[in-house]
Amino acid sequence: MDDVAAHAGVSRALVSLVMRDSPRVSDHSRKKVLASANELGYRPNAWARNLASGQTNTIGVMLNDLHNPYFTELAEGVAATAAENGMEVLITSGWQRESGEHAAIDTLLNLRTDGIVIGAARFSGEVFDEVAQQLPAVAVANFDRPDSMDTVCNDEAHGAELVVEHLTSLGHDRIAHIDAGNAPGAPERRRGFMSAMSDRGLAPIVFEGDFNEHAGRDAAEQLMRLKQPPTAIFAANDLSATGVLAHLRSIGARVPEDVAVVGYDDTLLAGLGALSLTTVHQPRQLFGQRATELLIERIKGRTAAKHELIQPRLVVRSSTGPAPT
Amino acid sequence: MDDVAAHAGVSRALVSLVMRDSPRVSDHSRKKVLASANELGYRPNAWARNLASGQTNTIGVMLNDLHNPYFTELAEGVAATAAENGMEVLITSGWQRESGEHAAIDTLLNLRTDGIVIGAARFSGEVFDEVAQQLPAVAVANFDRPDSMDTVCNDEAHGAELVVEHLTSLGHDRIAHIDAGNAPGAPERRRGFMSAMSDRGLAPIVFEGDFNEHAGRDAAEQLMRLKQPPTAIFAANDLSATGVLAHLRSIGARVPEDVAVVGYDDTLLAGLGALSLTTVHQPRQLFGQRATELLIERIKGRTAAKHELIQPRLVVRSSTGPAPT
DNA sequence: GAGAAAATGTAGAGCGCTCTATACATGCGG
DNA sequence: CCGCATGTATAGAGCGCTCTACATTTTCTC
Repeated sequence: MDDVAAHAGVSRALVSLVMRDSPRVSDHSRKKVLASANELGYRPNAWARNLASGQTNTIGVMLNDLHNPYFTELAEGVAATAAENGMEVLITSGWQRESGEHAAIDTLLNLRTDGIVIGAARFSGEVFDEVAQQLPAVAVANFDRPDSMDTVCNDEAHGAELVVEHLTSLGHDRIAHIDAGNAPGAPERRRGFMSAMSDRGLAPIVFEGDFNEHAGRDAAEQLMRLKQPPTAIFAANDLSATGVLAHLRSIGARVPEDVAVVGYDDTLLAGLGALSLTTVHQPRQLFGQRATELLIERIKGRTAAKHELIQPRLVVRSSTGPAPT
Repeated sequence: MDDVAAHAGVSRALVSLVMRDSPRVSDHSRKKVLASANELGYRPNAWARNLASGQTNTIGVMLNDLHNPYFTELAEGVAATAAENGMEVLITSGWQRESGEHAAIDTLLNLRTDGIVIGAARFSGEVFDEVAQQLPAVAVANFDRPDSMDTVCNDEAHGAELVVEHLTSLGHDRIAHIDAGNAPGAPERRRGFMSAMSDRGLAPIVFEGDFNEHAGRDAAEQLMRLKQPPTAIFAANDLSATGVLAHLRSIGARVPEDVAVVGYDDTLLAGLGALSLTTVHQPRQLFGQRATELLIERIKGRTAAKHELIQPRLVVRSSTGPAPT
């Protein structure tokens, strides 16, 4: 910066103003400085800048798992909203391990970004409290609902209810749900399913499963061996639904004529022509957007925690149809 | 840091040594300092640390598209190797837009990370040169092969040859390739296909397509309308192959009895039981690992550029079988 | 037990910026 | 021509660390 100042024949402070786009600089000087900076290949040092200014103009995003489109779309929403507000985004990932998550959060805390968005972390409420104490933070899709920070959640239970509503309106009454144990979001989906079923006077059939294809296939196999197999299967997510489809196909059952199948998440899979899965869409980018907006409110000074619940929407494709008579 | 030093009754320099895990500190002092730091909730400021030390111990990763598993697995490889070497990783993304890529690279350059891994960027060779001039950098899966920086590439042509080899060994001789124009990697796959075919005295049938499902479906439709439809279709990637499968299914053609189908990339899709696609596997994590290793060599002082070509491998599943007689 | 070597601790000068306070022009009304 | 507001530029004190050089203490060797 000193070199640029010398080259342009001005003070270092002026160069600083130009680099920060201050309006307090005359056009003449601005051009001169910019030309010198360009000629010398000068680029401000972010570390020094943030150290001196005490703020980073950056939002940190910690994602549990970069392979999961849920998180990457979330990050995309954050990036878009951050860009609108002139902020930058830095991403770290825990790579599905809890120790990795701790390291990723530590990196962000040491960086003292202006705020942190946490994507479905595995760690306990205490860690959330600790993070919230140090920096403004928002947790997305975390159902422990730490009170210490803002949260943005999907209304999983409502999504499950939409599925039941759709299937019953098609005449189905033997509807089975393959769940995913205590994986994030799964308990809420299960509860939503069970209460929606009992509300309609139907017996909820629930089978244990997981968020993967294999679990879907196994559960489907057991379900179809029942004396009275279900006419509709609501899988834990799209991936598990593809397992269901694979099994049904292998035993020659037609979808949706013999059995209707519903997934959850509306991932790329569900949209494929070869699968064409009815599923529940979550506005994942919107999660990122709202999270960032909440974060910016916090950065600007809000102190009371806010908790937001976002409504999912049913996407009907060709894996569901009228119940067999 | 001053507070911690005062609280522990030592100098600031000693606290610094402890925070950096220096061996030059007695056990006694170390414990005392750590206890004070913990009690006061002290956490070193990364900006100040990196500014003072002139190094960041961090590798920056710029990914064109976080939604593409190719890039996230690449990043995972980088993260694992970086962790082994005690370095941290910060990710930025261009969100599929060229302007986004520039911003993402700028963020990293301003951060002056110790090195940068660039995941399949869209921008021109000049930009690479500029980046390489400022920081040690490695480009992955970029086929313009900037000479100014190290590169790690997949041997796309060889992958295509593996496919042709596999299909001809099954007796196929009317093999069609659906390409993806000039999208990254596509020209090499096309060339590999064409030369492998002519090497075997077979006429290469190439149809224009893209890296998506729709293109696969369209091309398959045209191919199956030919007077002599191909007995095997080699799609541009897995996604485009699912389009082919969807079309074949819709016209009642059996896979693999009537038509064999091959994808490329070995994504999650290919492994699904409902699709079970023969495809070409790329060791994406290995790309990240090699890239990081090259980067660390550079950081340690190597100056000559290295270019590495990584060999793919065929994964045979049930979408291919003997040619119809 | 003296002297050297090793182990441990400290002072203080930066790292490359930002930001407050202040200086210096210029234009204006009276 | 003075005083005042407005528009620009600058000086210089940090920001929170690291790192070199040096001071002090302990341990070792003969």
